[in-house]
Amino acid sequence: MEKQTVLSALAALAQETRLDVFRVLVQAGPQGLAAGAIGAALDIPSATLSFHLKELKSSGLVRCERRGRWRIYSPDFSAVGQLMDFLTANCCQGVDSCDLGSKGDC
Amino acid sequence: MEKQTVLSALAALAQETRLDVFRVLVQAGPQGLAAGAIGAALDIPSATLSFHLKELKSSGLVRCERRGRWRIYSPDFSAVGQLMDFLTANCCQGVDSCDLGSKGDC
DNA sequence: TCGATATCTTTATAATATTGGAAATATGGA
DNA sequence: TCCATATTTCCAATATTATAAAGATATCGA
Repeated sequence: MEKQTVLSALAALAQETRLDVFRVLVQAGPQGLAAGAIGAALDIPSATLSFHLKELKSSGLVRCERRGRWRIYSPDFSAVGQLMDFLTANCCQGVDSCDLGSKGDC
Repeated sequence: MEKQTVLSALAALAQETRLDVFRVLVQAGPQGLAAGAIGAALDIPSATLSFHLKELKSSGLVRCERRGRWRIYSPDFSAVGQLMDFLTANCCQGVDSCDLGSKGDC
């Protein structure tokens, strides 16, 4: 994962409304949710929601598929994993005895 | 992990200079680095670095220990793990057959 | 096929927040 | 005291946010 991609994903999630939106999508699972359903769940004006969905989409954390008059958004779970991998890459100068807390190894 | 803590950690990492600083610390490992060493590694003015270290510290991603005239910064690896756990919590409405990409389960 | 309605996005703008870095300030050690 | 190390204060430049208003696009019924 590129550094700019990582920065973009982190920036996308580092905002309360977007973090809420992403978590609603995570809970909904791969089947996704229409924009309106997200807005209803979180009580967000449609223009505001659309702005944030665009950010999540362009960061690669969320996909969008058009279905009839709905746009269905769903999370890209693998992006979250890649994010973590980037953050802990090359840790501890390669020494394998270092303590990474809950991660266990490096 | 509280939502505000998560937001704070994400915001701390969603900035190129701070992401660079954090990664340098991750690579250095638990023994940590003095502010000056970080600044030298990344060629950052001291005032700028100090500002960003303060952000990383207050987000809980980085610890600081005073040793003589130096301040030694080190990463909190477990915080990264907790971040991930938060992002994928309660995914897919508890259905265990959902595909979480590289994470494997939910 | 035409307009009414539903769903969602784009544009524009004002309010707010973040960033980098010079200068001044603290703190520890010789 | 004087130097080395690091932080704090300040400010202008830049970026982000929320939302109203207007603009797309899709469906449906007459």
